[in-house]
Amino acid sequence: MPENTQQMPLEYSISQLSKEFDITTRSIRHYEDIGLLSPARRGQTRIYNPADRTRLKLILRGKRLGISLEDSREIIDMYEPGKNNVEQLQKLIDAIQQQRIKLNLQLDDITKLLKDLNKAETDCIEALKSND
Amino acid sequence: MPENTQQMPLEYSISQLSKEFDITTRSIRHYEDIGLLSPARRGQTRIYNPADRTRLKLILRGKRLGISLEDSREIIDMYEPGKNNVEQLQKLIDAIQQQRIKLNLQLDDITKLLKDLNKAETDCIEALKSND
DNA sequence: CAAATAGCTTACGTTGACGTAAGCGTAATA
DNA sequence: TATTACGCTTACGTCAACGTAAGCTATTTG
Repeated sequence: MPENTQQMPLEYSISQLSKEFDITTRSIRHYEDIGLLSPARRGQTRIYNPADRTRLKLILRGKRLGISLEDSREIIDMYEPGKNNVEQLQKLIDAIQQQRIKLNLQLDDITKLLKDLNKAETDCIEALKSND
Repeated sequence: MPENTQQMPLEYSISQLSKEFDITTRSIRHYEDIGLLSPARRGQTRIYNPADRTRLKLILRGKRLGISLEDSREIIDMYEPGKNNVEQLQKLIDAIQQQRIKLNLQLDDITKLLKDLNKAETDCIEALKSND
């Protein structure tokens, strides 16, 4: 019995990823150009592993939040604390604090915008009612 | 008795706004160039009223959320439902729905990122502890 | 086996969101 | 009254984040 309990692919082609995340292959290559991804190669062809895929996911999440690719690099690198000397780690913690502050501000903005949208909507509905 | 109960200025100069929001006057003029603001003029000089200021605030809030100026225009216009025919209003409500969906996705992204940051931080702190 | 499909590199083009410089007018101030 | 501060317009420059085109393999498919 082969027990084919394989849920997740172990590797991905560039076009697989581009389809999955609905972006162009050009974008993915661009992220590599600026050092955000560094997939393995089979000959010339790029081979992405699950970790690469995760990095891409993080990049795109950052994009949705209006984070620049450059800043995304910093954030993503926080998850992989390579060199663990005290100074480095302290810098990381500080950076994390900074990010947290920014995100909380953004959270604030969003709740405000959502409130505004609610009001705009009820205004619309009111206007529709009084329109017959 | 003059009763000077004036809390908020009735008008603002471009540099006042630029200082208040910590942006350049160039940016403010740029927003006007693309039709996001249209302040009154006294001679050549731009005079901004509280409504203009509010629009500017909304633009900047949008920016913090990674919303393009073009999209911001749409959103902002939602708050000023000028032409109240049924079709227009329905379109507005639809647009509001769309925005709400986007914002909720963004909210999701943020909470995920915050979680990640928390984990990254505790990892850091752990690493620091085991480092002596 | 021709042609479609997927991948690659190199390189110039484009778009959004301003930056920056030049050159000018007006008003307050030392 | 000179210069500093603020305002204006016009216009070219810049940077990030890709788009797009050209020209080249390698493989799969009708």
